[in-house]
Amino acid sequence: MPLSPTARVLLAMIHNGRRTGYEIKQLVDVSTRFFWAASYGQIYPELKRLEDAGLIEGEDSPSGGRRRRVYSLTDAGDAALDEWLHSDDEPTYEMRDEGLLKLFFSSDLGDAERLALIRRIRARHQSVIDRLRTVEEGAAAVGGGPHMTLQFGLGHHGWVVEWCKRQEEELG
Amino acid sequence: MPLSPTARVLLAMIHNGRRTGYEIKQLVDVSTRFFWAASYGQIYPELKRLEDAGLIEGEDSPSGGRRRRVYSLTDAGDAALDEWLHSDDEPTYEMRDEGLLKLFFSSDLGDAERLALIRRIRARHQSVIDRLRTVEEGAAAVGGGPHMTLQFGLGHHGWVVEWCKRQEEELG
DNA sequence: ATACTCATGTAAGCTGTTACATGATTCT
DNA sequence: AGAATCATGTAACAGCTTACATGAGTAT
Repeated sequence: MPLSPTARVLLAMIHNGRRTGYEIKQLVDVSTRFFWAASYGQIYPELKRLEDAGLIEGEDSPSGGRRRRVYSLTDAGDAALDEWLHSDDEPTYEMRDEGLLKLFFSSDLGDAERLALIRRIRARHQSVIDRLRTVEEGAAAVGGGPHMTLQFGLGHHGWVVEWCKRQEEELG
Repeated sequence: MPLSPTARVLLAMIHNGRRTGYEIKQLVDVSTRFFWAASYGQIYPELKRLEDAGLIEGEDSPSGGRRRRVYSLTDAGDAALDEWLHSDDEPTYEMRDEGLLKLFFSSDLGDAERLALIRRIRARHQSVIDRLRTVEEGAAAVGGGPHMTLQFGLGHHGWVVEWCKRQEEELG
């Protein structure tokens, strides 16, 4: 049985020490979300499925009267995670960028509107950079994968911002 | 009634002179697909919905005994397309990159495996570049939006390839 | 008191992919 | 004759988002 896309993140996050659905979501939101998002509506049902499938084990561990369920990997879960990480399958790569789509169809737009569109694209990517910077120190301290992907994000969105600037100069 | 994501592409493609579902799919596959894909399973049903909604008009126009339905924009469709292109709403931007996800979780991998992973990421982006190059002349001839987005794609994927090379050097 | 954070979940709906089915025409 | 291309569609399923619902603890 192959792991669903969300299952992979969950296994890896649990392996990483994030033991509750809530904690996983918190970390996703400040780390992977720009290349791999996840919502509660997906996380909680999937945790159940993984437990039913015997890949993780949950234990109720309320903090005070607040319910809380912590998960850990079973041997099967550990093996599944390993298999995924080492597998040589073509990794999925998808993107949907409405800004570029509009740009593609911008022939009927005036220069001013095309310029506004590009500025908007740039602002979007700049805001991602701004957010990434807020977690830069933490990622640097952790090093390894998280730091590499953060640097990738900074560089990638930085490149887009520069591209936009060049286009703006040519148009303005 | 707001346009569905696929509806936008269809209206714009029809406005652009692509009159059948088949033709639209052909053009998508060599142009927008790297930032906005579409499958037949989405295109044909959506064309019907758009016709029911009065945004496009279809006419049977078989070529020989081969059935074929050509569409054109109604005034309402033209207005809807214009509204979308000029609207200042936050454009959707989504991406899912399993390669980066693995990289994020690569702390338990050895250097050799991390290197293999990065090579794989690079190969993926290189293959996109190779494909884009095959349509470069056509896009240059058309100019405007298609040419801009193609240049964007070339630059963007080129940046990723260079980033990968730098990482490979550091690891190898 | 009130708002915010911790914490878990469900239901409806939207969007999309994949695989399948069909049939005509054109190219080799 | 057989393969590729033109052309249209459906059904099943997968995956995700959004909005909603609930409730306890903590900070202002």
